Amino acid sequence: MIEKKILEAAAKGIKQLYHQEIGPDKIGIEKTKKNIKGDFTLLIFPFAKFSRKSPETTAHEIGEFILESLSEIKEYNVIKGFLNISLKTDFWLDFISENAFRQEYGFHTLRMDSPVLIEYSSPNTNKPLHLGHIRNNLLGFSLSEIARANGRNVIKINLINDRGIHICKSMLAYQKWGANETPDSSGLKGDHLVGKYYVLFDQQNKMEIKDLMEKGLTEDEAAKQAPLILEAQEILRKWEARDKDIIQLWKTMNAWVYEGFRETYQSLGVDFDKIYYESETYLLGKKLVISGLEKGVLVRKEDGSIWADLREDGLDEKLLLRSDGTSVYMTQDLGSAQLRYTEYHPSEMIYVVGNEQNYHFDVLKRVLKKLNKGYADHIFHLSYGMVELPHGKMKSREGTVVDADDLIGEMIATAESTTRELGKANEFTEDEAKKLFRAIGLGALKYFILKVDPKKNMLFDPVESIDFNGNTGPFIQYTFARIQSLLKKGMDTGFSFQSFKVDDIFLLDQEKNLIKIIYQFPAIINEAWAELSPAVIANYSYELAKEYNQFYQEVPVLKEEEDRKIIFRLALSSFTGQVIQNAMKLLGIDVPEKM
RNA sequence: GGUCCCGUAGCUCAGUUGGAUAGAGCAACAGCCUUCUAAGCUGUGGGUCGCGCGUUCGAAUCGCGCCGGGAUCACCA
Repeated sequence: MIEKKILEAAAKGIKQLYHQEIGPDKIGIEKTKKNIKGDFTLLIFPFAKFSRKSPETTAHEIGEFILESLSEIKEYNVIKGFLNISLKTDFWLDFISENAFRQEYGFHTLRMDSPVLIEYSSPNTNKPLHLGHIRNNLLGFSLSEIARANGRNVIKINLINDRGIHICKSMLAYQKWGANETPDSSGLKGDHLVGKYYVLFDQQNKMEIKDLMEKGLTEDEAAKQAPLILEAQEILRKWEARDKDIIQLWKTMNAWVYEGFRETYQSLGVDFDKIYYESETYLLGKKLVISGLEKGVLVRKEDGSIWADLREDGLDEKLLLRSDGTSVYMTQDLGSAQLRYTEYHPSEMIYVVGNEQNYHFDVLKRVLKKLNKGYADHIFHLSYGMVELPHGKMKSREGTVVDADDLIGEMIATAESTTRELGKANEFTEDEAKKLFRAIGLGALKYFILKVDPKKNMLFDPVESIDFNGNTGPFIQYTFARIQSLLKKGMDTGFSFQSFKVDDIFLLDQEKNLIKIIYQFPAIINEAWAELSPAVIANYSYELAKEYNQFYQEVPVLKEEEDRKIIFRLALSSFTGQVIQNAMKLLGIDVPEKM
């Protein structure tokens, strides 16, 4: 790319002028600010030391050198220590000619090297998905797309948490009060039906605890002695002993939940290449821990429990195997990491998991390192912040969760009413209209979630967040739809891209700014991948769409223009549309042709 | 209390390896539909980048110390 050439020329210039070896990558380059003349800017301040001249003079000398050594450069100017370089119009015209009709502009072709594993979603099968899961799923899916665009062989993994005491709680409540209710008989989605019993368990359990406390027990004692908890624990024991009835119930209820999840995943447009079930993998880590004990990197205490001592790393001791020999969460994660490593030999293993588990992943990596597993260094925890509501946090017990299915439904309904109010759905068939409302509603939701830096906590106001104006998904979709409409009109009027050839066409400043933003796209995809942040793509898309809208405003009526100018503008519109489409693909957002 | 993360306009968020006058949207106000989609565009007002010190040509960005908010520190997952 041209930036590289400029940097190399600058490095050469510095060497020749001031006899200093500077790596091209050590020189600062950036896109020139909007209101200043130039395309790229070099930061010359640091080299004033070597030249022993003022930054201005130094910049002029280097600028002169680059101008002479690179044919692409038209001119340069200097402001303080900023060397602003303008490229020849031909450079930008060539760029347009070469790329304007490349469908996959910005995307690397697929290389089949060792895969990247991306785990996301990882739901529990005792309740439906909520807003927090939505952030997880969208991040995981988008990140997978970004990795693919960067040429990686991506395996999307879902590790389903289908066993444990929390699952037994909803099973118990169903046994007691379910009265053979099914999704069909109740009209409830399977995951919601199971979730109903999980909540019921919690309510009943709380009442029991309250009663016991009134009889004089402490809260801790009450929580441990409540009959329902004891019964749930009994179910867990039976489950582990493969009790026929319990296993049957477990299978039935999980099947309901999976059917419910399937629908929600489909709505969100996310999918997986490999599904692991914790019920099948939860016993795996033990061997790893035992071997660590034999190698002497782990320690056994008097009661028989096994620990990792991480105090030298500034952390605490961490339990890996209980005194009764059963495994804990960490044991399971060690096992599942080893499993997926031996199955795929990935170059990277990414886990999309909330930031409340930062400590867990820190420990996981350190323990794997102690066990001498080289892949520990290739584990990345994409830690994302919580989604907060205006009136505090989401707590399932207090009924303040925002349910994923409800939210999706509301987004679509709002998209529908807004679209109808604007009178935009009139020309659509019922089917087309339905598809459109889905695309817009989900586009708004996805963009809203993804545009925020993953590591930050974010605020979601269910009322105010449903907006289709300004920095939103629908704005970008709308821009795309208008471009398609413009292209169609152009074609109808008889312009053909067949004859598209840019040579001496004068570029307006406005257009050039748009072209420069498009030019950046491949670099943006890279950056998003390096930072594991779809937000980079989202914010870029908005900048592009906004710039295009300004450009669009300037485009005069087609028929009043001379032909080649029109063709150039149509080509530029087409190119912009292509880039918008590609960017939206990376975010998992559909772009309707018409809206 | 230990560790980690966050703090930018009234609100929600951008801000590239430290760079030029810190940017968008929402909300408020004023304009623009006889022409390719007004879910748009143009303009106005709105800032002690939490506070202080330091590093240097230059700090929202890096370092240290405070203040505020969050997460986590279970023989739970």
